[in-house]
Amino acid sequence: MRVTQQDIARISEVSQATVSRVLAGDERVDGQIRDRVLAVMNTHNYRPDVRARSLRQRKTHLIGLVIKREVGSLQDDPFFAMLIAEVVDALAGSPWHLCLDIAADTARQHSIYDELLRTRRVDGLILVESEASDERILRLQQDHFPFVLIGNAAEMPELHAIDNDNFRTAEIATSHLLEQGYGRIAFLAGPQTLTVTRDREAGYRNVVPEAMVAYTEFGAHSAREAAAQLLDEYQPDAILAMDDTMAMGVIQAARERKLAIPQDLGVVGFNDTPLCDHVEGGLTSVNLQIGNMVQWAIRRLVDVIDDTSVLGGRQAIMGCELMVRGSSVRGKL
Amino acid sequence: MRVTQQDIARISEVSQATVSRVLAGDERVDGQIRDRVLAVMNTHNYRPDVRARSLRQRKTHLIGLVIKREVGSLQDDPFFAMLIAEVVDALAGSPWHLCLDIAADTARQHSIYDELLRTRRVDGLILVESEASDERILRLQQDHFPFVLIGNAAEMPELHAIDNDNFRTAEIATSHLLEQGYGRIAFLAGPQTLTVTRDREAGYRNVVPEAMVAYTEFGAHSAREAAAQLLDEYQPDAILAMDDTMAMGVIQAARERKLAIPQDLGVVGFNDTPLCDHVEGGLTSVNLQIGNMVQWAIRRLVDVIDDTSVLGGRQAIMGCELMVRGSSVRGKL
DNA sequence: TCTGATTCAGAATACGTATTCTTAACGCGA
DNA sequence: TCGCGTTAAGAATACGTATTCTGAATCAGA
Repeated sequence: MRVTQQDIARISEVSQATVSRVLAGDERVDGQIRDRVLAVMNTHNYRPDVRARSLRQRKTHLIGLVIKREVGSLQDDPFFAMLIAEVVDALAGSPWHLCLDIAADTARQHSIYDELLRTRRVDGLILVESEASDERILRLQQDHFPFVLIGNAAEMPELHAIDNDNFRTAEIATSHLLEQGYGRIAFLAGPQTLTVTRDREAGYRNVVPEAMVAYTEFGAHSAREAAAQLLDEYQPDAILAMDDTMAMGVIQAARERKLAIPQDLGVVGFNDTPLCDHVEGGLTSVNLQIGNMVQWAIRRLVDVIDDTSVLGGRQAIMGCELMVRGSSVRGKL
Repeated sequence: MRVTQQDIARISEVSQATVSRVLAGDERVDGQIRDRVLAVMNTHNYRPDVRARSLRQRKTHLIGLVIKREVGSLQDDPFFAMLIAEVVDALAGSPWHLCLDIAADTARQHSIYDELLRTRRVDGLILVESEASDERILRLQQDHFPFVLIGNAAEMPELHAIDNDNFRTAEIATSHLLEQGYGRIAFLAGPQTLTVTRDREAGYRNVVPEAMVAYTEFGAHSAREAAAQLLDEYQPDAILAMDDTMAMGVIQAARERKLAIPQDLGVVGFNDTPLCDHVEGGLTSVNLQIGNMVQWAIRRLVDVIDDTSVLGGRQAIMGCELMVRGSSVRGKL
């Protein structure tokens, strides 16, 4: 049978209220009594019931992470594993826990919204890859539900959000390829509807002499097909891919065509995932400092949950670092 | 402000108890009243508060998934992403949600135990890669806390557990290499303390003419070093690795030595992760049907939570499938 | 010594729900 | 018509905690 504050109180010969105060570290409780209660708690191995606490404090200490992708893509793209790992890491040792949900289809997204928020299962939400136009965001806003975006929200400055400067990162990656002597650089973009895609494309176009762009879905498979088309149509000597997984697709397409990397084709990805090490010579990739972004997001989210008054700016831009590896360097590394 | 059953009751001019009954689909409530209450619920967008419900029902509808690894390894090994994805998938549409924790160090593991179980944050637990000797399992048992193991528990038949026949899977993989004409097959094993390692090693030894074994930590990096040693010491013509990530390490080591795959060295991994597609020609790997295992585990866990009486056997053995790809086939595929 | 402020712990209450207990109404057989 | 079983809804309670309210005791100041 479970031991409650009531039990501790009875044994310690104090009231339940006092036990609660001791637990909270209330200064006003007499030292001797505190010690006695603490001792009893210890010997009886008492732990507060988080369900009761949640109800009373109106706080579950759960943070929801909702990933808007096919469940299967979690395995394909280590980016999401990185993301989850960083969240778990940032939450470790804190009183907060992670509630995870993944779904791409709208219906399921809505039911997640219902389940997680309306029923007050979680205290706040971290949203990834959401577009500002997303209807869910409006609902969250009008419900005054605490949430933080990882991703662009420049057009909605009232939201809490952190992102990279996608224009800049694309510029940096493209410039690097130019400096390495690649002249015909193509951009293998993600879905055209996404802000990330458009921002990166703009950065790319700003640097490149002649633009060659293909839009496609995320994932290695569709990237491979799109890359094949790019290669056949434009004969580029380098491809900048939207992420490492898509870069792997590019490499597969190059392999089919007997194109050597980096001699015949330079390749650069995004996210700096462990995939980079599985490419011979290494895959050059833009490290977006997802760890720092997650830490910022969680710190901010917890602040918002604890107190709706906001300290500091609502949005932040994270720096990035180009990790140069073999796939984009023709000479000696 | 949040709308409660009390509010619905007042507006519908019934008692709160009746509202609760309507919500539960209680047959005894009058059809007319039910319709009225449901209508009010609808217009006022009522959703039950999961915190109150948790307290009252003594059930949070949260399932904990505890992964015993360094947080960082989540990104390196897609196996865990697969695992998580399968859990999320299996839980989708059900009233259950996932609470995720990852930690390798013992102290943190214990604090997770405290946080998740003792405070009753989750209703049950899925444990992965736990050894039967694990002290936590004993504590879970004596607390009668619902949990299911994904992994071997043959020596503790009173536990709920599902696993592959690791002896058999290793036999199958090794036999395949033999059939492909590889004569000197080495086994790149995981930590020697683990049952998985020992079982697979036994299966391997049972088939191979001459055993060559190296033990090492999980992960591509340590696998690469261990593989290098194996190659230098024994000159094997094939290596069976404990998982795909380690197989990637093997491939890196082979690359350094200019060994062609599969001509000079055959490679087989476990788990059939997406990594297999990132190897030129593909990496042969044993598909352990992790999805089926997860589904079994969750079904069983929910059964145990809902009713401690058990239906059917407590343990199950899942089949496997060898996915033959280029890395282990010298001729035409 | 008496009054009023202060301190500290117990009593009481609320959080929102599910369920048991209670009661009122109704139907039916005698 | 009376009595009893049955039904259906309201009243009351409990889940375990945090906190407000209350009251007793102590202390300071006059």
